Amino acid sequence: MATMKQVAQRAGVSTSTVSHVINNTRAVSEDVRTRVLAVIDEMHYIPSAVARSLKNDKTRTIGVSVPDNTNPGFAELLRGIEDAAFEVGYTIMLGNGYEDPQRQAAHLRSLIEKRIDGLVLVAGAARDELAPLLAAQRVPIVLADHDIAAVDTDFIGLDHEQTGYLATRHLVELGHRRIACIAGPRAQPAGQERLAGVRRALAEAGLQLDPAHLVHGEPDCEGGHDAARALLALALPPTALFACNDLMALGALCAAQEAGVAVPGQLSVVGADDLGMAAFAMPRLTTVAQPTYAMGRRLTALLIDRIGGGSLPRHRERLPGRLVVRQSSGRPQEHEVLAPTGT
Amino acid sequence: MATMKQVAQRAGVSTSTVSHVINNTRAVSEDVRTRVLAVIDEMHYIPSAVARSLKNDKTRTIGVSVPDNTNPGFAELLRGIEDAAFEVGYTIMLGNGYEDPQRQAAHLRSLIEKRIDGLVLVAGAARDELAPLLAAQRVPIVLADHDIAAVDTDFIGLDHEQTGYLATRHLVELGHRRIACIAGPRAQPAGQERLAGVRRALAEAGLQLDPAHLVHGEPDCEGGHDAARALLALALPPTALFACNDLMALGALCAAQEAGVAVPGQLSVVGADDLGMAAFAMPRLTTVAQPTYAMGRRLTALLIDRIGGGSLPRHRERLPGRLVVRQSSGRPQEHEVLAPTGT
DNA sequence: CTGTTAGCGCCTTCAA
DNA sequence: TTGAAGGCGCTAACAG
Repeated sequence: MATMKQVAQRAGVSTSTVSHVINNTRAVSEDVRTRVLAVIDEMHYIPSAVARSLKNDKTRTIGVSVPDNTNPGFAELLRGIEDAAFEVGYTIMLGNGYEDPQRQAAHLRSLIEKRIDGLVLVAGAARDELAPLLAAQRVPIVLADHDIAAVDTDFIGLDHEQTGYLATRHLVELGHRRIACIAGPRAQPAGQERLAGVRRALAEAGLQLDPAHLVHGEPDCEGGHDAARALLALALPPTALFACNDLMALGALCAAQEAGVAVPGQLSVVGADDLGMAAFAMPRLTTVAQPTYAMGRRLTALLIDRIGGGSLPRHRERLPGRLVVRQSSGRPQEHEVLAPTGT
Repeated sequence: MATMKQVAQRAGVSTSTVSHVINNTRAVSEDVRTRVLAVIDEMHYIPSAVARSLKNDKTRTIGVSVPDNTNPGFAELLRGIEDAAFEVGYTIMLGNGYEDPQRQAAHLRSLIEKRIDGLVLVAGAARDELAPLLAAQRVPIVLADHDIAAVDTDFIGLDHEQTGYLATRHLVELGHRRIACIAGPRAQPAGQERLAGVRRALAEAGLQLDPAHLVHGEPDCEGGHDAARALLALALPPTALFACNDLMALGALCAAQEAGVAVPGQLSVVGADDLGMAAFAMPRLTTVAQPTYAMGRRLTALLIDRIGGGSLPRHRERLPGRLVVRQSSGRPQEHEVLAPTGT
């Protein structure tokens, strides 16, 4: 790979002149400039960011650590981060943590060795173990969606509590009273928060969550499927259910169909996330859309500001979800039969 | 951030000694070693990979360029790459190209500036524009899934032709004769290859693809939905269809249901990819699973070998898909009625 | 307008 | 078993 020195020699100038034409950092005669540019072109010279970084102490690279880039939510987040970073000339280093503190720590360590300018961290369930490692560094960090109490950094997350609330209130307003919740793994904080929202909406209606109506499962189709099957097998099954994410909701839809339970006739189903395919489920899924992509962009903007030395007060924000009513939710059948309201 | 020099001073040794204890690269007395280690620990010293890279001319970083990390297929691929890279101590720099030659080129350029040791490139449709840029560099490259004729590099892809063939042969064997194909955008080479497989299977059965039975669309649920709707509105609609990916197949399932067409009774549907949710579609989707994750791993292994100077002959390979028969495909109804075969 | 020079943090001969 | 010193490719004073 050609170096600046070689370019300088070939063009008959000093390296500093080459450097200056590249960076437009001081006046260079038109004559020299074109000559240098020509040599750069003919030698296919591309400056070394690593040498530059050593000099400047800046890499224009940010690290991104997510639990699993394959999860649609994290994928969207990642895309938002990458887009925003690209626009300001930053590159992204990605690592999957798989909720494994060991792996996350190892990844983090190598990011720090590589001197990333900043880090977007989705800590997942393994957050507390990471705190000490993080605290010891002075790399700007923004936390995405999972707060870490022990570390004093900026944070932007989704408003999971409100998401659970919106979904449940929708069901309550439809007239449901036996509302179940399919939650993700107990260890996932987001799930707990959504659950809190469910309880709040229920409480407002003078209801409460029947323990038999709360089922935990893996946050994928299969988890949702199995949970819904269990729920539908109850002596007094729910007339509606909120699944903590769309994948689980899709699984629930499948289980309902298998059990011969009509949706939304006998069972209303609401998900969360609004994946692209939610609109093409059968029936089309009512869900609470999450601004995941936007979150990625904001996180990045915030991080870049921090990197630039912006010293705003510590930022903490939760972005609201938005209820998208489609066809998987409706009025409870028995309710209509027993007491046909209005209309 | 602490430097090696500071550590050396504090420990009362030379920087070369510190370097050697860190890298285990020559004998150091036990006394000195523990002292140095203690200082490293207390100063939270973490060596700078950028300085090291400048010296070695190696970054232990590989670039990954995909069209869109949000697409489930690329997400799986990316995960495979990241896993394999992590295991051998490499970090990944990710960029989305969005099938935009400009953006891909810009991204590539910054990866080269950052002196990645190698590149995994999913060129997408914009492949030809990239060839010159690539050819001028001597960075090891492995091409994933999209070959670039003009560049002489290793290549590992999916066997799209065989995928289309397997899906279609399955339908033919079931007794279908009016088989339609929902293809992705014309510009996508993978789609063309799958189509070729469809034609081969049809030809073997003495059939051919009715032009009216070939519909192109965006490779997502909506594209599949709209395409299927058009197909079902035909005077003589197909009895089976192969959608070039699961998302499109899911959309097709939705369209069929809306049109009151029973699956698989009146219409068999086969997809490709085997996304997690394919098994929970209604009916559960027959599809051709793709070894995408494995592809990512192999690509990475190959790349690392190239980086290490391995000079095997140019590698070219297409990984086969695997037909997964579930419930969305069955014998054609009319066929059974007109000429109930055997059984 | 242009060149010389001194590092950035690390590794690695070469000496001791 | 340890240290001194040069250099990786680039930038940024400082001189001219």
